[in-house]
Amino acid sequence: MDLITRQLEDLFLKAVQKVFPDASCAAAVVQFTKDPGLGDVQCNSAMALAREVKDSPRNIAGKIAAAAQELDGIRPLKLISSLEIAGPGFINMRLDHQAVWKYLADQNEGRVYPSVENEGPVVIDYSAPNIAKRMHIGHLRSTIIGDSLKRIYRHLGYTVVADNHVGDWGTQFGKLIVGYHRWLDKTAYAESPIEELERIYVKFEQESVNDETLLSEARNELKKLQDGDEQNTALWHEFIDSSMREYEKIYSRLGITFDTHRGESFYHDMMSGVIADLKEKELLAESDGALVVFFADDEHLHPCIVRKQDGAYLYATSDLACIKRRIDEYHPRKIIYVTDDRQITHFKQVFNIAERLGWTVEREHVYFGVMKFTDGHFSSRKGNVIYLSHLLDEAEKRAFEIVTEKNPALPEEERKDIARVVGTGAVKYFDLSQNRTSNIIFEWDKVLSFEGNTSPYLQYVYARIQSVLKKAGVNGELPPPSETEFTEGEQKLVHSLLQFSSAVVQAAASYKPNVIADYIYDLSQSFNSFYNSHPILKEEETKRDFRLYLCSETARVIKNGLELLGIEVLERM
RNA sequence: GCGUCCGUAGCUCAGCUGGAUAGAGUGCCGGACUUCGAAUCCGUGGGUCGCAGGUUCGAAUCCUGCCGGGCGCGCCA
Repeated sequence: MDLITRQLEDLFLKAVQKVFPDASCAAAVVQFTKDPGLGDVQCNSAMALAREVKDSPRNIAGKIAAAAQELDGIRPLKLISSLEIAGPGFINMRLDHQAVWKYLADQNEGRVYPSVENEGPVVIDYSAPNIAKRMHIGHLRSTIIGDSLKRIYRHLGYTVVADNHVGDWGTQFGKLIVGYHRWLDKTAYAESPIEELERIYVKFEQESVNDETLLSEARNELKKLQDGDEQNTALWHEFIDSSMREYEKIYSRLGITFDTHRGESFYHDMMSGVIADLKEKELLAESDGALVVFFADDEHLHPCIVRKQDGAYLYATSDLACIKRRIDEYHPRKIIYVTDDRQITHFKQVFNIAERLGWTVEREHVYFGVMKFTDGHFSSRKGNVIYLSHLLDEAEKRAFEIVTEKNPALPEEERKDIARVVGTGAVKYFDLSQNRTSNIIFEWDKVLSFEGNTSPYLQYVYARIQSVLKKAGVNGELPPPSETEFTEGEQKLVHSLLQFSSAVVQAAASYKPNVIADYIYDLSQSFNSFYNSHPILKEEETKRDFRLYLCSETARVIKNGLELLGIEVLERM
């Protein structure tokens, strides 16, 4: 099975080859029409062929269309019910109803995607908070986008390894250990470990300005840690464990899980091996006592340091070790890194070096624009930090107020659950509905808005449909309808329903969850428009069943689509 | 300077594997609930798609140059 437009592309390619066997045209493009009034799908090959074939596009379109229709007629399931030439040479088609109902059912079961049975897993590297620091809105995009990509690739049939590349190694640990011994408030630490670790870290930075012995003390503690000192290693583990417990609270609220939590420390022992490999391939050079890798001029990349003067390794070295390890362990189909766009150069360097080392695997740096405030850039140093826990609290609080206002009769317990689903959904959708490559501006009013193009709008459609289906006594799947006359609103809704899988495929290919968000929003708008102008329950049976079927299909697609964004739906809200 | 992303309605943004009159949200104004959930819908107004060339039957979309803004650029991650 394949997307319906792909099936039609096959058909039209054969038609073109039949009518114009000598034409060099290698592909026929079939796409959904923008305006469902014109038809369900269109093929635009005729215009492209006009010059080569020396005929008018409309004549060519007529010939291709006739051939395609003939070929379609001998298939077990006919796809095209009617067809016409329009404008300069567009071939507009209406799809056969039986084919449509079958396709919608196949879509719901995920049966319309090409098989990926023989392909390896997709490794996705995302979230990556830094130990001993609370997660703030700067961590939102990687976490949310990464989680959505994981869901999308799983939906397409891939095995996914979701890896949280935690920042659990580096110079901050020497400082933390010093601070821990000197200034730790045990009560505060027990209550909120990361907050207290942040406090002693900041205090260290302040104190060390006037007390240089602190810095050498920190270096000493770091050295001890790196050499395996028992006490420092225990402390290091403690910092990681307490931090991870805090992150887990956030992940749990967001419904996010990982398969592995391999931080930088996991690759520490493999660093010297990377250097040895680089040396063997003669890629290493020495520069001011550091080991670096140079690049060809046309790469426009500055040299990459892989080992510092003092012998310590860096981020690039760690990422190289990580690539090697993943290839050896998983034989992945591809590796996806989800980080902000400030790391574009870093990954270009790392990928280039890995290539030259012969560590070949398809890899993609899925970068996104940073989240910043209306006035100026996001910065944790300026004190304008919004922690994720605070953001989620506010979103849920706001959602609780609204659900209480709209539906005061619901039990408080249920209203709380609704507030959680609506609140976290709104936060996720705010992020996922925007093109990831643009910077996004954080505005409380926008993030906490529950009207217009927001997730509560989508969840509302779902809940309202559930209410209608319940009143109609529908439970479970509805049989394909027998109605054959569509109103404009019904036509538009069907047209939108057909495009779900195409949106998923496009989102996966471009690593852009906002394609799915856009799609669900479009579907929801079509539904709301339909709903407001089409009575359902009081219609005669055929029409009533058809409209109930449309309701049911819409709800299923919204549920499936939102699941790919990591957003839950509700029976009522 | 080199690299990279962005520039579309007052504001916030979709659309960018080229396709038919450029779309939403929000804001302004007006209308629709004794009727399937009004967190909704319908209508009005709002545009040199940064600028200039090029490719094409066709360009917001691809290419080149320029203008404006964000970010990155050797021992942080």
